[in-house]
Amino acid sequence: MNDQDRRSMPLFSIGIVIKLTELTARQIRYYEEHQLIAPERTSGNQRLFSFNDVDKLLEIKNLLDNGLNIVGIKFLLTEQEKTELKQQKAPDLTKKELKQILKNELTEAGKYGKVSLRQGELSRFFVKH
Amino acid sequence: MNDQDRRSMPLFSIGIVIKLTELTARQIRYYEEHQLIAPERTSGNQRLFSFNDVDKLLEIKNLLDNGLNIVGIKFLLTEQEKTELKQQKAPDLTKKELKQILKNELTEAGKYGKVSLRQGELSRFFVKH
DNA sequence: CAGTCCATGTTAGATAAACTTACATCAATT
DNA sequence: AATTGATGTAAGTTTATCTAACATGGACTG
Repeated sequence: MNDQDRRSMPLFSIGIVIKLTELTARQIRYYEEHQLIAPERTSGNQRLFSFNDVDKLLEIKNLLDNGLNIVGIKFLLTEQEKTELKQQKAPDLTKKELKQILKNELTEAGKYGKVSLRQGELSRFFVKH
Repeated sequence: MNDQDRRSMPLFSIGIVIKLTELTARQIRYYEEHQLIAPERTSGNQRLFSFNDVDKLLEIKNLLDNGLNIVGIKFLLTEQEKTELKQQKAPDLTKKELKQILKNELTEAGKYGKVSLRQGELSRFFVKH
């Protein structure tokens, strides 16, 4: 079992994720509804979140705090996953530009103190790298 | 937050622990009843297990497979915790001897192929050391 | 070999946690 | 003023977990 397996293993009930992220159940379900995350389900249809899911939720929270909307966040997260898959193909310029713009905005926001308490990626604290 | 905090953080419902350890709910509750583990509880009284708890359960499973009984396992776990607290005080001879005997038995069992699939300590796979 | 004990199985009934759906709210846009 | 996006909230249902009690089966013991 490698790191990626560990990070994507369904482990946490929504109750725990609420505590870890300080999001509400409503928020978490809304983000799923809009396909920012896709947690597993138990045989009885209850959500089971992985470290990756929690990481994403923390990132979503940050980005929302910085004024991005769901669509923009979805874009960022998707791009991020592509990058992590190390696909070195020539990226779509439009998307790449958007990504850059969004990242710049976020960075600027940080400079002006809009970034709340650093919501780091949870799994960095738990999963070996 | 340090490693020990992470390892003792209440994260997992009993359903997840059942899958992680391949123990039954009955077994897990029985071990708690006999104070081999002491998982946290939600406000509604449902158990929440930490990495440490899961580690202990895997160890309990191993020791049971090797013929130890609950009392012996409790002894071992207690001793182990003391050791981990780095208490360098002169140990109680009787207990030390028992520990040695039990460990030897376990080792011997291993030699004769009685040790099933190595149920390592879960958190070694998850928590940074 | 009948009786105990230990670890676990099983069942019942109760409670907590989570689910979906629908409607409400409220700030920001249009 | 109307619309939209993100979230709150409530109702009703289903799933997960809880405790308590009794059942079982193998290992030991007198």
